[in-house]
Amino acid sequence: MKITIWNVNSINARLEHAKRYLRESAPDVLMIQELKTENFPAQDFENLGYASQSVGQKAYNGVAILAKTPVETVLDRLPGEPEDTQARYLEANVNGLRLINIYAPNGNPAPGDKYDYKLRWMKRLTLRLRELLAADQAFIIGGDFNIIPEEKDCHDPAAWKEDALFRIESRHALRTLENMGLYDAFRIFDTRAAQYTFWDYQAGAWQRNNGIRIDHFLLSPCMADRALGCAINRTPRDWDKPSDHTCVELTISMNNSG
DNA sequence: ATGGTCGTGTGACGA
Repeated sequence: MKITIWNVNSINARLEHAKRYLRESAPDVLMIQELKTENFPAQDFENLGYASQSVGQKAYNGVAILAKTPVETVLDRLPGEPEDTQARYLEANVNGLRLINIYAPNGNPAPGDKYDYKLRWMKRLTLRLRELLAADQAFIIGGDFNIIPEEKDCHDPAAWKEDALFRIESRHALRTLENMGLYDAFRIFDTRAAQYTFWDYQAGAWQRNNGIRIDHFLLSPCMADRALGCAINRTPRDWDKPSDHTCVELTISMNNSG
């Protein structure tokens, strides 16, 4: 079973890209981040054979889960701050799997209010995932974490040192999730440096491979046992008028014994 | 080289 994450930087601006990806790569599940609309074009995807659930807001944020099988929403907000209405979290059951799609806060400028929000949001995420682990609920969480795990995930670490995506508190928040027993799926299969998922639109970053790895899958232990592969698919980043992110593809065994 | 590029929505702001 193939599951893909992709920050499309506006689903309206990237509708044809998303449809092309589904036709050409035919994933079983596509988890999209940064919809940037409260009107998700569900019918366009239904026409391609994909059911979907989404949580959106005008102009900012927004996440959706698309699948060839029904998508049953479990949670459409990250618990912990009832006054937080930003559309960044969707947890659903799909084909017997618990899937979580996130668009974590960017956090810049740091330090500041936005950075504080990012760290609080990651703390809330930690509490939710700890709850699932305690309940023995297997899960796959994927999306735009807006965190660069290590220096080797960054073309120019010195330039990112004080950035919210690379500051020590952000990296610590991601490491805390790994220390709880979650696995960075990409790193199970690929230990190379300079494997990026995002390249800025500016200064020819894509052409120069000046990128960062910030889109991740984290797997609960028994999901890690079932992981068959995880790779970055750079193809959509080279299409005309692309998103600044490309997609990451995870393959999971549907045999429970691995 | 002290900016550069997108998307939203038509202002700056977020990234």
